[in-house]
Amino acid sequence: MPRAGLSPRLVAEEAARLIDEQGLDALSLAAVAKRFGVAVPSLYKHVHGLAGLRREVALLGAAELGERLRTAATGLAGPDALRAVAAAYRRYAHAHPGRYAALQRAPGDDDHEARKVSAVPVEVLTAVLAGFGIGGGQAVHAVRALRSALHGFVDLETRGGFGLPEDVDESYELLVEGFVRAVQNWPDAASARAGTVRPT
Amino acid sequence: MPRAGLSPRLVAEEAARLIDEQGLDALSLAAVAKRFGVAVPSLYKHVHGLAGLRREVALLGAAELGERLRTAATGLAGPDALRAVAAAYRRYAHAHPGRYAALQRAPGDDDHEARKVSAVPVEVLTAVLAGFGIGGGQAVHAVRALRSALHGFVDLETRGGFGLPEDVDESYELLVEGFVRAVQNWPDAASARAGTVRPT
DNA sequence: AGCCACAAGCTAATAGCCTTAGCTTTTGGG
DNA sequence: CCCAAAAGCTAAGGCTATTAGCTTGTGGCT
Repeated sequence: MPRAGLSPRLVAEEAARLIDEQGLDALSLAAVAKRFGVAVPSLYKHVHGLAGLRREVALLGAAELGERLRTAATGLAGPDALRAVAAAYRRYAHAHPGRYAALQRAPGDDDHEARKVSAVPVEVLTAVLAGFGIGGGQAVHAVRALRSALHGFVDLETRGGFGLPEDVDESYELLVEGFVRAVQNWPDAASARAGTVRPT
Repeated sequence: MPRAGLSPRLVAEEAARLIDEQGLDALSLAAVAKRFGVAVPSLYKHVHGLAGLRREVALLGAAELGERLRTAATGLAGPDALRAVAAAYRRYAHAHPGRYAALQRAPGDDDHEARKVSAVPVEVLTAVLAGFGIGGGQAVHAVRALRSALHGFVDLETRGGFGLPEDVDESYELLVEGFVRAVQNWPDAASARAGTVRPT
């Protein structure tokens, strides 16, 4: 009998496809094994059990999201950059709801690789807000506010938390525009202009 | 042997306590049964399986959150009301992280009771924003924005998404104050704002 | 007070999942 | 061409939920 030719990468990608289709709760070794036509224990040759698989998928999602955000922001600055990043953020969550949900689990303190990858989206947002003159001590707060707004909207939306389906695009646009104005009037932004980028 | 004296209410409350202590993932019929010193199938006399238990806990959380928000808002208006509600929202999520996580699952379309209870928090937020002159078609968008900001912050925070623990209170305050300003300058709210103070 | 029907709790059994142990077989490099 | 490591397998054990059907406590009615 021929081998399936698995690899950690392939397993994680198939799992990601599974949860994008069926939701994060559908993630199980059994379901992934079935997709490959393979026995469940075989997956242990490529992935550290269910916990390991979850980690891989989260990493994959974080890397993809970081890349999308970076791409969206390149060549733009100020409000345009913020709008582009916000749109890319939501677009990713729509295209890959399972991955997006999976990457919300914070990595362990000792998992340096995961922490590094998870930091990329935050770095992009930090850079975008730096273009508004928000840096130094205020950067942390502003980035947290931005992440809250984007994640909160997308999370509620993908969970079906918005009962009326019609105006969701408009709602998001208003949220983003409101945030643009808020960030333009950010308190103490002028004095903090000389600060450096810090992790939030 | 004496009976345990369970009831749907007691079971849901014990489950809520469990997940506040150990996280939503720790919710299982087995864990709840153990807490009561009871066999697992006994719980089926009070709750419709695991899915039913989850629903009960979500309902409990939504009812509690709605009540807290209402209480926080009473007697206040405008920015003060918004600040009070925002503080109560985060306070509830801190005090009951498991319940808060549980109530994020949207109820089914046919579950009228759950939909009604889940609507209470939204109603309170809507009322608070109405105090800013935001009503009509804009209300939906503004409430969504507010929910996104509050939920996003609290969700990221309780998931450990904010790496630096020190300034989280300040971050939230800045987010809320930013939202207060955003809502004071909300577009298209002018016509509905006849009765409130507005800088010209 | 006593009885009895119903509710509350139990045991047994089934099915699905994850995990570890240990075996077989493919496969690619020397 | 061979053979060791990697890839996949079966077997087994433990956890979970769920259903079926039994036993027993208890409150209400006479």
